[in-house]
Amino acid sequence: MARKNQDVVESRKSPRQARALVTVDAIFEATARIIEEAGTAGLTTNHIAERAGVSVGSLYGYFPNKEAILIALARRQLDLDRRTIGGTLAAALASGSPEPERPIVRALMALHADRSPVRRAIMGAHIAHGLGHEHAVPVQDVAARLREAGGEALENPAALFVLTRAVIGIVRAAFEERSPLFGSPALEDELCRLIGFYLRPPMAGAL
Amino acid sequence: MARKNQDVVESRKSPRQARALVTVDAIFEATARIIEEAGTAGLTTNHIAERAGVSVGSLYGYFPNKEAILIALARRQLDLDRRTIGGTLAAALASGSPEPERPIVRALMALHADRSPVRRAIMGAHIAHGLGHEHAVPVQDVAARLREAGGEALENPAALFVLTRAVIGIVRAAFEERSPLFGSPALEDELCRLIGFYLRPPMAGAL
Amino acid sequence: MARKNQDVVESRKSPRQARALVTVDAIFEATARIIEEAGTAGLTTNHIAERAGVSVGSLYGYFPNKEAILIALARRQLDLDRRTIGGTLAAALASGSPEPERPIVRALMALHADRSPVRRAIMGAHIAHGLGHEHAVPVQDVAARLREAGGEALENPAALFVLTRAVIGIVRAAFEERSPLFGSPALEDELCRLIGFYLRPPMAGAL
Amino acid sequence: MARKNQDVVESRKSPRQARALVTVDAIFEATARIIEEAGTAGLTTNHIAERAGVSVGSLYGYFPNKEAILIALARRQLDLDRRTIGGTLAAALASGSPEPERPIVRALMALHADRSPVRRAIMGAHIAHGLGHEHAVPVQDVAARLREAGGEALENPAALFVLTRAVIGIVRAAFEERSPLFGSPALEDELCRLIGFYLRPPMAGAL
DNA sequence: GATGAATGAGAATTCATTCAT
DNA sequence: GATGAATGAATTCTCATTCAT
Repeated sequence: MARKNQDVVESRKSPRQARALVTVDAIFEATARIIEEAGTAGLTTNHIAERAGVSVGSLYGYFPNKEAILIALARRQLDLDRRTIGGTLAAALASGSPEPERPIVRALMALHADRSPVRRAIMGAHIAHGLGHEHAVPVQDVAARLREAGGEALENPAALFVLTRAVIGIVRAAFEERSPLFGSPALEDELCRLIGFYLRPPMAGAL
Repeated sequence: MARKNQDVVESRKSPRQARALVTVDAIFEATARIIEEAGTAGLTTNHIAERAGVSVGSLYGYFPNKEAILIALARRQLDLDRRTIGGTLAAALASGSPEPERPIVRALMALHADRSPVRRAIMGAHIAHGLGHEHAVPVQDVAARLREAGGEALENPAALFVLTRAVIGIVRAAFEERSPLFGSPALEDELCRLIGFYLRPPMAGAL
Repeated sequence: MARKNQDVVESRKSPRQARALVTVDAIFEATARIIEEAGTAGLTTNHIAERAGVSVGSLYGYFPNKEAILIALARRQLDLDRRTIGGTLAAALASGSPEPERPIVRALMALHADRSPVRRAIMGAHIAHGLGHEHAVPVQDVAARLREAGGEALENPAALFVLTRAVIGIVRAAFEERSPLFGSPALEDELCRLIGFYLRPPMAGAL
Repeated sequence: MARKNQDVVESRKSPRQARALVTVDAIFEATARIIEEAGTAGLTTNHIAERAGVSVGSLYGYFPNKEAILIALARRQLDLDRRTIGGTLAAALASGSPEPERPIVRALMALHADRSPVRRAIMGAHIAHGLGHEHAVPVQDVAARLREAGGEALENPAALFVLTRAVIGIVRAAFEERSPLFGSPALEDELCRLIGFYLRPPMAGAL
């Protein structure tokens, strides 16, 4: 008999020990590879375990069910996104660049370009489980720092929302639609123009 | 397991006859209702058929497989979106409103608010099948007409892409994240400000 | 994924058609044979289906789960018991035998002796599902008829309960304990003596 | 799957030490509680161990497999039954009661009423392992003592068998069927009447 | 064109048991 | 003696799809 057993969001063992971390990583990597090679359709817990060099039983020791793996993977990726973009922004601000959004846009594109099918699959699962709001975190993080760095225009929550969701919406659309614009300088320029509109509002000087 | 047999994108019978249209509609409605009540997990072809008052066999006379139903449903919705928004725009332009984007934004929000889980599910399937580019069609349509109506700023394809994807990205995010901003005047204002930036660029007056 | 789906007690398709009856019978027979050969441990739905010459899917079309098969089998057996014993009693009464309980006792023993492991297994499942009360039906039936045939001593419900449960308890114990007394004339005599005590109370003559 | 390794009937460590006894008791208690709360379905060795505050490994130090726990529990209960009923009988005989069976019947009912689901489960396992004959021990014990105390009618093994199995059969039926008669004075009276028939045969005086 | 019983590969998940530490 | 992470064979059950009627 087989039943769903638990919450999809929490993992079971707290992977405190080094071995556990290695195992979890192996599971993540196996999952990613299988998606790359066979798509979500070919993704079964037995395959994942086999590929990760673990027994299914162990896999279920770390994750309550298949979906939980996808979600954990999505979160890990989102966290990586956040750190990558955070680092990029820090560097841009440190260098005193007049257009700190440009490296951010590039980093965002790069992150989406990498292992696209995997990203699509895990983010899909993530959204399907009602966790869509976590998607904006990395960009939101950046926006918060930009605001501190002088963008009072972003103090309005609606403006912040619009800017952040516009940016990820555009990048994701370009990536999901496999648009020829994806990664192009033209798109990059336009995105920077949009962001600039929020960071350095044209009216600011006029007022 | 029974094998997939055909293209997911095309339907089988061209539903010329009234009866066929009724059947297809019953299938669509049954699908939507099941998603509302039980989520995508509870969606099986047998349930759909039963609920639609048709035999499974008949269902397979109209759609080559389950996914095709979802995709057809998504397309039907997208087409409805396009017509709704098109009508809204036509009315706005006819009334000579100085801010034709506002009713569009409202219509867009209203469309997303209706039967949200169903929309989420069918659009998810639509994207998963690589049809994400069709998502922008309704907004793209509007943009094209606005351009004709004087927005030369939209002649740049990248600008058009950015504007359209920003708008749907924002609306979708608000809706998927169940944001409290969804439907609020503040968000509406911000969205209009963003669109205004593209339709009536600030530099235009300065030049 | 696999979940329990329904009530254990009801079957799915109402086996109206001849084919369905044949299939259900094949499933019953296969189940019995597997229990005989491999015990309850070897009883899997896949084995049953294979042995019955049906697909697992079909099996699940007739029964919601494995337990339901066992329970249906138990009930079928109980019904057979009832009819067998009823017939035996009718014959005994018709023949004007002064000791109509003796053929009943014999029939009861015979019923238990036949395919013992199967009976043990299905009755076990039956009890485990809280259906133990149905076990007394065949004997209760007999008691009711004996009462009509003159046993006013059985009008007391407690007396009826005690007599019927004593009889099945004894037969079942002999059978479950694999007692050497099972089927012996000595046990038969004692059982008849016990029943006689209820049907023809010793005080009756004294009063 | 891990294989069965040993005899189901014997335990491993002879729990000579106090600590071992405590552990075994904890295991028994955990098992009982889990059955009470979740039924036999929820009974897993891992749960038992966790609940008993022992590691699974330790559990397997005390019992060769899961079934052995159930069987040991059944035997412990049966032994408790025997001692309880024995004590009751001793008291009844000592008091010179003319109807020593009545307190026995009451004690038997009380024993069955306590933790019924647990009793059902462990006795089921006990029977399933072909140990059904041990079930009669407590009552058999009583019968032996009654015989010594003057019941020459019980010298016939078949009569002894019939009486003992009738009694436990009736009590068990009342309890398993959740009969409204269970524990009622009416049933108690009838049971005593039945036993009296064996202990003090009506013909005895006549002869 | 419609029906719906039958199919069966395959998926998720469990859990008794082991054994290195 | 105790621990508990790891094992993995085995089981139940689903459901998209077909096709004989």
